[in-house]
Amino acid sequence: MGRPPCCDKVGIKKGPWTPEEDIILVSYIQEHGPGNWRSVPINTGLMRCSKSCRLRWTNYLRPGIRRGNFTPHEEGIIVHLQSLLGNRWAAIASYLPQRTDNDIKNYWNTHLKKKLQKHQAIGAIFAPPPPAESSSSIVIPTTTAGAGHVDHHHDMIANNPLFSKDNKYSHPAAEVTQQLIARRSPFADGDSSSSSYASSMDNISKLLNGFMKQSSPPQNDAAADIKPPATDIFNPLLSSFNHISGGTTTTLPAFNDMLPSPPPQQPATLVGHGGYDDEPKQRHQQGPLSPIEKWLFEEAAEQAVDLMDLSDACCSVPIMF
DNA sequence: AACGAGCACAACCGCCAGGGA
DNA sequence: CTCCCTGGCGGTTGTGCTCGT
Repeated sequence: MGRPPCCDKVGIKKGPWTPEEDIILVSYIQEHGPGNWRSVPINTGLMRCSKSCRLRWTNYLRPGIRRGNFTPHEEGIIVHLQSLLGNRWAAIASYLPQRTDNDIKNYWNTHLKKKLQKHQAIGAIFAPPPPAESSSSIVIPTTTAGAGHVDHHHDMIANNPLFSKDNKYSHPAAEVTQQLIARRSPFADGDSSSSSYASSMDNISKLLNGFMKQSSPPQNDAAADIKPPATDIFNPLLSSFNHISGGTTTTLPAFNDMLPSPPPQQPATLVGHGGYDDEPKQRHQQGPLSPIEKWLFEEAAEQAVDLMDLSDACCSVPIMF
């Protein structure tokens, strides 16, 4: 089609975002909600292209993002889903609501792929190769999704070095369920390991915490309809996680409601991250996955009893199927 | 202490699909 | 119905950091 670039490249700033830019972007979104990204740099004066604004928000600034080290459980989910779905990072990310597709993609490319290759190399020496053909570095039962898939799944898990390496990881579907159960604040672990600004949600949260308290109330009625109070969004989820860590069964406050739910329980028009409908397309693309989703959650249900033991801190949160 | 290699991750780029005019 | 705009996705690159020599 030869369509022009998303924005005029002249005068467009590139590179890492500064705290000031983040504040401007967040305050604008806070007021108007995400979407209409083309107007964001125009209205805010940010010398960024609309796509850059959207990415910055989606990957780093929006509420509900958990940063820091991936847990072995998350690794297992990613490996498993990647084997099922291929490099459909957005779809995989939908099962890990606290992680962004970019994060998962990066983690896969920098950690898991090598890890699997390494283990496969070792496995090739000590064990016969897996029978399934693969379009990637790991076994992908691409032709078996759906009927009769579960057996392949179990075989795959049994042969998967990541799952056999660590006894703590019991079952991928169970882990999916655990993720559903453990829907909680992205800052729960406090394991933000990076010291750089861009990856420091603490920094951003501090900025926002101070900034948002000074923000004026929403002027836009439409935005006001969908926008939760500023403190609910940006105060590091501030108190939102306390009740989780405290093991109570209190209904989650606004922030938790803003966390996206996993695909199987979500209509196509659901409200996405941050309470805004900012992921309609992503949800729409979940459609073809329904057999996989069904299988995942059927198996997850079978593992529910085990999960009660595994997720003691989170078991009070109801699973919404 | 200095340098280079490798790693990790934020950000960018190009393509594609959906929806509205 | 067609065209075009916008947003989303996956692949890739750039840059800063860490570690080993």
